[in-house]
Amino acid sequence: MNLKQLSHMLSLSQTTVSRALNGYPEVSEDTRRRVIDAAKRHGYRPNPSARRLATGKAGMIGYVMPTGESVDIDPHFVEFLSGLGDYARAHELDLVLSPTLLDEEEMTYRRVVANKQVDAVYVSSPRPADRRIKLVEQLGIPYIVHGRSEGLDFDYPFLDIDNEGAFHDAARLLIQLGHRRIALMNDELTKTFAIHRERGVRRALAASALELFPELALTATMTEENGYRGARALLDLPDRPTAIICSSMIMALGIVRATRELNLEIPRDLSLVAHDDVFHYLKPESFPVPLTTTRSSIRAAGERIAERLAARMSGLETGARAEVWPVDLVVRGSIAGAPV
Amino acid sequence: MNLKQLSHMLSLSQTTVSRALNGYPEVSEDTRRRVIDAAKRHGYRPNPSARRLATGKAGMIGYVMPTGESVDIDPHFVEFLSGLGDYARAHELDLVLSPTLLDEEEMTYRRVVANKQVDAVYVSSPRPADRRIKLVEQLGIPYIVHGRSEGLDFDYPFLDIDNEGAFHDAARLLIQLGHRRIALMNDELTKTFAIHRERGVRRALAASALELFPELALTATMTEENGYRGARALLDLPDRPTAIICSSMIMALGIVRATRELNLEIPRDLSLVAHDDVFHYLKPESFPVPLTTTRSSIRAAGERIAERLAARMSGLETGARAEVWPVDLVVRGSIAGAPV
DNA sequence: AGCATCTTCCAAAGCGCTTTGGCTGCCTAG
DNA sequence: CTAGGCAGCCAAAGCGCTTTGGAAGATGCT
Repeated sequence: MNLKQLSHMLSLSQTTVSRALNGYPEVSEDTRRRVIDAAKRHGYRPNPSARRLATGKAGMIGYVMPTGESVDIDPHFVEFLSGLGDYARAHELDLVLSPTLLDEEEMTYRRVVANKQVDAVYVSSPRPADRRIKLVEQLGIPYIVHGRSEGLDFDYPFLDIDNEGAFHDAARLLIQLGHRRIALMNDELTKTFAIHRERGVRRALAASALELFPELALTATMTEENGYRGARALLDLPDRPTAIICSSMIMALGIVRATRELNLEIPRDLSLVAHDDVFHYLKPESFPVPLTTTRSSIRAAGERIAERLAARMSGLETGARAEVWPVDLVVRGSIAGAPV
Repeated sequence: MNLKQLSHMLSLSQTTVSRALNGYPEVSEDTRRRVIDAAKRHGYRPNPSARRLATGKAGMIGYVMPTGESVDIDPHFVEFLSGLGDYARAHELDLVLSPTLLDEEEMTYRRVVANKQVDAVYVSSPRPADRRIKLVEQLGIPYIVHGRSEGLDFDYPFLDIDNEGAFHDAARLLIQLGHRRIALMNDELTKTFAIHRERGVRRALAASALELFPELALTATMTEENGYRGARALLDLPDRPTAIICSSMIMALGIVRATRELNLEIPRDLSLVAHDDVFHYLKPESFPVPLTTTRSSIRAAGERIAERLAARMSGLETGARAEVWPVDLVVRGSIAGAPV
């Protein structure tokens, strides 16, 4: 059933039927009702390919997804996707993932935009002065950045959590508990969020005339293995830290393993705070000692980003709207006063 | 730059240019070269929307993705996606995720197919007599099932791992080590792979005149928490199992936690085997006691499925080709002879 | 009554590609 | 020398929608 047939059926022109269906004013309410009714009865659904060709609108949200032998998709991505999906589903949007090699990212963005495959894209885990942001800005496609960049000479719309604030608060709490040697196990500093987190910790330490010692500032991708190795390195130090703040719960698993191996006890010998992106399959309460966390649901962020992307697609949102979410600091059993 | 302009430029008809570019024979090699050359020089790329409208081909692989408040996307999905992406990228295919509520799945499939949004779909984690398989078969869109169904009255193309064999082998090994009370912590039995795994364990037990005791056969979604609870339930039993086979590494985390809490030692008091889908962020070697696993890379499966989908899209693969991958049984420190 | 102004609808022209159905000119076979 | 065949090209008809530029009829106003 296509427009032609439907309009024939109704003895109306395609124009009128199209307008009736798309809510244009130059059609009487009477006809509109008739049309909508008939469309529903016959299960008419405009062919998206045709519509796309005519309008240039795709009705899809895009994500340029880095892949490759040595690229592992972040497990956080599923959570984000869940959120994005929740919104997209409710609004009949589909998601297009365009896989790309890292060094062909720009080409892929250009292709996706030139082909009008999607109406909006989101950019994830930005780096300082992220080229992708400049690129999508130039290309003129609606977009939202999940996270923030720095050192860009223009403003851009983004949604980020207050990483600096969260890690600042975590560090401050530990300091108040008497900790002086606090370690940070962070993601690679190429990502802005990691930089912000470190900044937060440093700020809290500085406020108490303390500092983040270089040997206590570790960075690595967030795997269990790296958590373990990092913790071993830290805990084998002659003057080991009494507290660790860590950027991910998966890493925290490795840290816990290391303490076990060394017969150290949390929180007696070591206080531990981790960031919790809220996974359904791994909860901070499920640690041998329930984990104190800075918590922010990445799924909720996905949902919100989809919402804002939709708003931008339809022109409801414009400009470089910045949105920063506060982060909960949830205290559980994994922290205690510093050992004397 | 579109076809019209390009053909003007070359003083050729659109027909000829189109044919030259698409490798049709009715154009001289001379002209073809000229055309291809000019196309490259001017960076001409056919508009996919137009092409799609004309041909009905989308150049995209689809996945109908269940979402909703209470639906958590499986963390395995990222791994699968990585694999799919690897292949798709190399072949300039994009992926379309169509989020759907569980009870609107059929509608969504119908929509996606009717709209010709994608040229092929894959179906994941099928259940016995899975309606989706029947549906896509009827709809006539190329598809591959990741996993298997049962009790369908027709054959269908799929890629699965030998779950039954893997769990059979794992159980047999434990039996050979003297274990008699072997527990199985499985995913919900609504999924075929879970059924197969249980079947494998039962078969191995039966071969030694043993059985899978009802109180030792647990099912739950694969979270750390469920692993913990299940293990607690098992280990609190008056006559507790001496070995557990478990369907996921994330669950295994919880099991380990439970043993710790009960001051039991792996493998002295309890042998543990888990299935490893190969996550980059959590490895069996990274357990307090390295985990014996049945191993099969879900990422590799994703890549292979993309490859087969592409083959089906272009008619290279047809029919109900079944592909079952063997599963490695990798022995590490988490198993030992049964305690006496 | 006459003119302007809405309201409501329509025919037709795109959007940019593929594909059908020729048409032309040259070569080959009879 | 001619019919037939073939290689190589083209014009035009879709694909199914949106949108432009009217046109007809109804309505309001003087």
